[in-house]
Amino acid sequence: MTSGQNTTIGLRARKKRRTRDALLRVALELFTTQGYEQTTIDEITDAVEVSQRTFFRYFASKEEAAFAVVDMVENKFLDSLRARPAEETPFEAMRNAVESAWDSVSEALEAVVPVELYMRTYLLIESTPALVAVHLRRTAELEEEVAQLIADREGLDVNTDPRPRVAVASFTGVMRVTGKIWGRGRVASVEALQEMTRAYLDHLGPALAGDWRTPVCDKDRRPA
Amino acid sequence: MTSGQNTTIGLRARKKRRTRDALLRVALELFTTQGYEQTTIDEITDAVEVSQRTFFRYFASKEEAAFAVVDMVENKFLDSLRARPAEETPFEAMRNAVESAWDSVSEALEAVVPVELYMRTYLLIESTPALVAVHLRRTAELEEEVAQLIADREGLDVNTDPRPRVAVASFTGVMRVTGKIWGRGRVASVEALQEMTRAYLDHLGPALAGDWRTPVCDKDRRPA
DNA sequence: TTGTCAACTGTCAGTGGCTGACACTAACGT
DNA sequence: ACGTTAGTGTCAGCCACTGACAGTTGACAA
Repeated sequence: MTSGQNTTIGLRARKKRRTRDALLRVALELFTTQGYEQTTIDEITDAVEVSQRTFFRYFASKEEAAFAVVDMVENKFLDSLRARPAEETPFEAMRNAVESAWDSVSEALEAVVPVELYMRTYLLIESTPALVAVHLRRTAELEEEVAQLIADREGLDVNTDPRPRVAVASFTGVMRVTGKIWGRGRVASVEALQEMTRAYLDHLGPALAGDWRTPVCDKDRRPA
Repeated sequence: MTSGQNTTIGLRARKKRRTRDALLRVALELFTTQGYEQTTIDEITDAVEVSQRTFFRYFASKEEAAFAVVDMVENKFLDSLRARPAEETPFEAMRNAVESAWDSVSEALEAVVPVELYMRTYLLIESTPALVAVHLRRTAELEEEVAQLIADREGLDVNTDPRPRVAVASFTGVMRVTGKIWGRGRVASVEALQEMTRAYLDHLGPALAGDWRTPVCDKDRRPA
């Protein structure tokens, strides 16, 4: 009765969560202030007062720590996408998934890391060659997963029908460009990014909004 | 008079070339047979009988060795592209650059590394996560460079006119997909790759072949 | 030819990311 | 209250990579 909901989750698990969060916060803080490569694992673990070994029990690598929040956001997006009703077109589904992910993400995020730190981390990734490489690979993997999801929704096969991959590629392409421009700009706020994303996606809409339940390849094309 | 054309290039330079080539050949051979991560620098340098330090004097990193041949091919392509006459359309120029690069590359390549080893290396890169990441980043950088080149040819600005980047992206996209499919296929010969590339690029042609000297976006484009 | 200079290489010592093994402590279930 | 087990620290070590210094060997001029 000394604690609120602490009994639902054990003390052990709570401690774990605390050290992980601390490691993550300190890591991102150091990365974004002194640079990724300039920061050693020892600096991080010294600040949190745990052993280096503990760091690697939570994060498989230094990189993984840098991408931990990004990973979280991406998973929220995937969850949202899976939850979209089947009536929505692929584009609507992806777009709405982004919208609804924004909300659930920002609160789940804030519990671990201030949003502002997440923003700085994103900028760090885009400006650190080693991290750019990893980011591109991760994006490619995410695209593949999303394409598969979209294809399933529409009852298509990713390997025979090019439309899922193409749609996803252009969608994430827009997202990526948005992030880049936002990074270059002055206003690094969440709202600015949200608004910018909406505006850019609006341009993409019409091109992808058609109905997909009818074939389109080669000869069996209709005069849509 | 004991040597043919050895006097044109000093003994020193020749030795350098030899050790570099040896390091590269052994490195790629080991990478492709036992895997990239399973191969240590010591294994390579032991086989060539030089110190580990020497390896890092020739290659800034282990990765750089893995991409040395790819780098060479890309540079040949860029050279070919720069040499294309101004009359050619962007697409023609890129396509012809690829064609003419094939020849100059294969002979320059063979002097250092057997073509077959290059092929295996490419497959290795595509199947090693750490190298995939680097490859994607390198490709992005190459695309940027090519887009800049194309824009210059056409007297455009990459930042205001989206067409150069779009064209390059689709072009390299086709090239990339071709490489992937070729990698999955049975026939891993150069000819197969060449032919496949031609066939795929043929599909892309019409969409990009238009004249670019006339404006198409916004209003403030100049007619020259 | 010889001697000086510069380039190339090896050795050594050290840093930082990362891992396996083992022992210890503390939360957990009974 | 007590055995179990998850989480942690310590230690020893591998591997990629770097700086500093010294030795060797082509290059080039006197």
